[in-house]
Amino acid sequence: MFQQVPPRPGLVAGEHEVLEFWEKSRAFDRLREKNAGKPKWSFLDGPITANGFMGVHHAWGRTYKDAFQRFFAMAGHDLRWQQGFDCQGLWVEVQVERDLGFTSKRDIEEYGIAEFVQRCKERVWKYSAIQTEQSIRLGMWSDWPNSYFTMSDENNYTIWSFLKRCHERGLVYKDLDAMPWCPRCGTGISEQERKEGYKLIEDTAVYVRFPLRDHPGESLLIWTTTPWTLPANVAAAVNPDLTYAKVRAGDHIVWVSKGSVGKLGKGAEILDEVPGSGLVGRRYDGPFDELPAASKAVEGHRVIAWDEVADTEGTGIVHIAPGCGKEDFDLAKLESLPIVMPIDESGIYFDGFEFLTGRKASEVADAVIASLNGKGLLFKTERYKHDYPHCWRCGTPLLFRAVDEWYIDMSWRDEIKANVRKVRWIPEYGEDLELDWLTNMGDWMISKKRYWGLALPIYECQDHGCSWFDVMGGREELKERAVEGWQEFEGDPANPHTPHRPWVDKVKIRCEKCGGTASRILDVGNPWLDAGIVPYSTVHYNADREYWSQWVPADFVTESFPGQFRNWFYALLTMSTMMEDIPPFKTLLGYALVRDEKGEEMHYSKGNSIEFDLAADKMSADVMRWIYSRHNPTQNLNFGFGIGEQIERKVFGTLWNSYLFFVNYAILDGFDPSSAPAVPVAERPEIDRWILSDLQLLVRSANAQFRDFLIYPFMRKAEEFIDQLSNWYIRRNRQRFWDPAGTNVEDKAAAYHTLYEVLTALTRLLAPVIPFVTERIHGNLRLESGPESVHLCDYPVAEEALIDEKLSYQMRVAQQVASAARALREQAGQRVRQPLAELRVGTASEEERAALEALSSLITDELNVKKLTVQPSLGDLTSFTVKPNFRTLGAKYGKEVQKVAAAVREAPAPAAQQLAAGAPVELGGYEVTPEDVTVQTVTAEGWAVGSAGQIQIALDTRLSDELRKEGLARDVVRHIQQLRKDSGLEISDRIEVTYDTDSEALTEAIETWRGYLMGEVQADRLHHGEQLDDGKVVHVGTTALHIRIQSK
RNA sequence: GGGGUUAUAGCUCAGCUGGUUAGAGCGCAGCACUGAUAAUGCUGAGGUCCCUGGUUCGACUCCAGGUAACCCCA
Repeated sequence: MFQQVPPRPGLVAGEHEVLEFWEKSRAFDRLREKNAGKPKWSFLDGPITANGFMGVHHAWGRTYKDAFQRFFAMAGHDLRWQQGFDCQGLWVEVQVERDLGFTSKRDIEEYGIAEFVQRCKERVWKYSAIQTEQSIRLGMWSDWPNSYFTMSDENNYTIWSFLKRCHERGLVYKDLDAMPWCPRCGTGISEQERKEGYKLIEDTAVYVRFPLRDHPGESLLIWTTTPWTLPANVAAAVNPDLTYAKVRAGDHIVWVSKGSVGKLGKGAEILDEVPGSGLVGRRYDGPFDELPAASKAVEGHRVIAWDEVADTEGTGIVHIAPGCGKEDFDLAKLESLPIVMPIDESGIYFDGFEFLTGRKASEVADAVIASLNGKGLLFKTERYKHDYPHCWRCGTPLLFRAVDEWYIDMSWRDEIKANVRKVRWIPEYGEDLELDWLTNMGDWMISKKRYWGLALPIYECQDHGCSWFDVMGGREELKERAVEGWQEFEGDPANPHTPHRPWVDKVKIRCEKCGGTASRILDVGNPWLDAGIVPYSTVHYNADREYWSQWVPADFVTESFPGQFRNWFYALLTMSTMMEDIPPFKTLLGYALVRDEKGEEMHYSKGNSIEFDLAADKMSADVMRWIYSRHNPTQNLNFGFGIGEQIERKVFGTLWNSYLFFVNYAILDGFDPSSAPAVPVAERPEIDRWILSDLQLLVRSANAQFRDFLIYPFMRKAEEFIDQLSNWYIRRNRQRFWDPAGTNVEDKAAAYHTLYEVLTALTRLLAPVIPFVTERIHGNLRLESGPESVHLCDYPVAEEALIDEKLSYQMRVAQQVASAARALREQAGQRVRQPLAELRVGTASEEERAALEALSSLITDELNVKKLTVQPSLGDLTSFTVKPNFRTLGAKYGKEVQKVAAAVREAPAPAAQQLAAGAPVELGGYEVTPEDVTVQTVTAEGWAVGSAGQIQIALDTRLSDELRKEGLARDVVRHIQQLRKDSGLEISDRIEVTYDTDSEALTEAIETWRGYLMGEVQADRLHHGEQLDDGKVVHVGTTALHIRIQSK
């Protein structure tokens, strides 16, 4: 019936077998066929960036995704089973450039955009294939051939339609923005990227005079480390709250902050002091007003207020060049200042800067200084060390540029917020984070001056002075309106070009304002547009609206929380609000970050990151999945091989051993679940009904928690259950399975059926989380008539009739008493193998009494005592102290509780005795019942006493000769069993035992218990022999025993 | 500056709707159990449950204020 099971689970090897089995048996396809047409459950996968190998952090999310999908499939739902890849964006470009050895946009242009874009596509294909393999290794089930790619035509054109809707509402616009810029790569650098590239460098810093127009002879003195920005000077900023000083320094009279006077050298003399606010509005002459390109700033040069100005660096007066700095640019907007933009993409001065024109900004410091010196404006120079941002890719110092970018006006944010509120956020604070982001975010910058990405469908008129533009809503519209370049864009009609650069750039349309020709802006789109449109593009919104409406809003999405509020979640909600004004999903589960075992961030450079493949092959996918699933998603997860070993040992080892135990004995006994006589649950012993009841409680928890999308409490309960199954149910019932004499066939059948039912149900219950090992166990335990794969089974539903809360409670009481009694044995120095006469338990509670009496034999067996006596109190044995139980007293007496408590503590001995005996007493005028107090036993002669909660327990530690002998006999059994084991005997092998000892007591014990002894060790003969030379000497207590066993 | 999260044993974390003896795992020491288990159990040491105030008979838990760390935004 059952196949022999290896003693260790061999998880990793087993997983590879299961993968083959799935492949061969078409298990996944059969699941889809089985569920086709059933109620839908819609999951929307957040695309994984197809730009590298999967990390263990990806595996966390993918475990959730797979576990929930498997659960809802087992629970009888039809699913789409689609997952996707994020394909377009700078991250792919950067890797391709690196592979090709490129360092600048010029390299790409020389290589050819078409070729470059092709390389990007190839990289995506390569890594999406790798990630698919890795996901399969993790056990993820998906319709892999039908995975979506955000670079697909469908995805890109659906974004076009989104942008068209935005444009129809007048929300698309172009504006200048200042950003860090790498002149070598010719691209803007995001804030995030910028943070990665700081380096300490030394520059020439200059002090420059800006002569005040209405105070001849006086100048503002400014300080800057970037002389190249001075030709773009527009204003000078002071802190209105700082004090500024008019200082005579050498031949000049200059204004600086009072705190900077020391920097002017010896002999500086303060002539006057005013607050910064007193300087605001003064006009001055700029340092390069003679340059034609700087002319538009000339009239505007004035002092402005800025409270960020400090005087720890420089002079307390800051040179403002809005075309060359982020803060400067923002100030210019605020103060309506003109903007002078001195340099182009490559960091080279535009026309109109005369001696600077055509030169690189990074190389003109000396020329600028010479010019200033010639004009008498240079006050002094100094060498200055500072942290300066560099390009994280090529190491070039960054410049700041003001650039035209395209935006979506987000003034309609309240519409999005309304949809945010319709979503269930797990954890709940996610909603606040998203709303907070929506409140504070600026307009959405959607353009990037790069090559590989969504071709923004914005067509702008190129004719001089015409600012007309329009947005194309799709391929058809573009085709209709194209006036040239369509053929080139389409290429081979049988295999047309994708809507990517450079081909799409060929198409031109007619300007509806001036009749000229409008071209596509060359920018590509923000990649979050690509991912945000997924609920529309991948669910056939354009092709089949009816189908779409059946699957959207999705029931569930899950992604890592950090970052996604302004990325994927934001894009999803924004785009869906614009498209249909609905939330695209109903429930969102966010999870935190994966850290290393010590809680530190994983980094390749730190050497503490773990590759997915290594983790899967070392600790197994199931163990990984267990680690992820048992974790509270809001907390960062510390992942490593140590925790993996723990889980493998504690959970998988225990589960496997329980399974192994069952199969070993089932084979030995020929137990066949399909033919063995059924034993109705009601007729099985308490312990069977107990484990079945607890199983149903676990089933109930699993269903509730999967549907609530928070499974870690279920996982913890499952761990507890597996422990109880192995270390209580099986341990306590071993004898029932090992019954070679066949004394109680019915009872043995009950035990087999019970354990079989528990193992098969547990297997199905855990299948969504650990699909591999459950598949293997199912494969061996399943009935011929049942599904071949565990994943084709129905998910268990709690059989309420089997739930026996009372029995669960009773078992808990029994376990508590057993545990406390073991502690007493420990204290008394009496090993469990030594039988004791009596365990006496005192409890006033009717429920506890019933529990102990019902499970009496279980307790006496477990504790190896001859008798369990349950009394209302141990009054005749011990004395007591009583303590108040606030839970009941508080409810009864409220404010009076402290007085009652005092009365209880001071209760006289007879009253305590009475309470311990289970009778109410009156203390200090209050009625106190036994439930209101905790009784603690104090002393007893010849007994070890203690308590378990409210229950008093006492263990008789006095040993009679009979007990002593029995204890010795059990020691001997134990030793012989060990010898059997060491000799490699099978459980069923028969033996012959010869022994010898000097101890009369031991001999007597052995002879008294010879029948028992021979039965236990499968001995056909047991006899005394003299001077054994080939046996083994063991020690029973302090006496030596010589034993020889012979196999027959 | 605004928003969010977290704070419990040496470390990593549980702890539902308030109940006076706050738990687990790892680690350390000792003991026990075992013919499924290189498994496991028990015992011991280790805690001002971040601080202050409030509500309450009673606060790790609820409320207010503060501190620190991290994250997001500015």
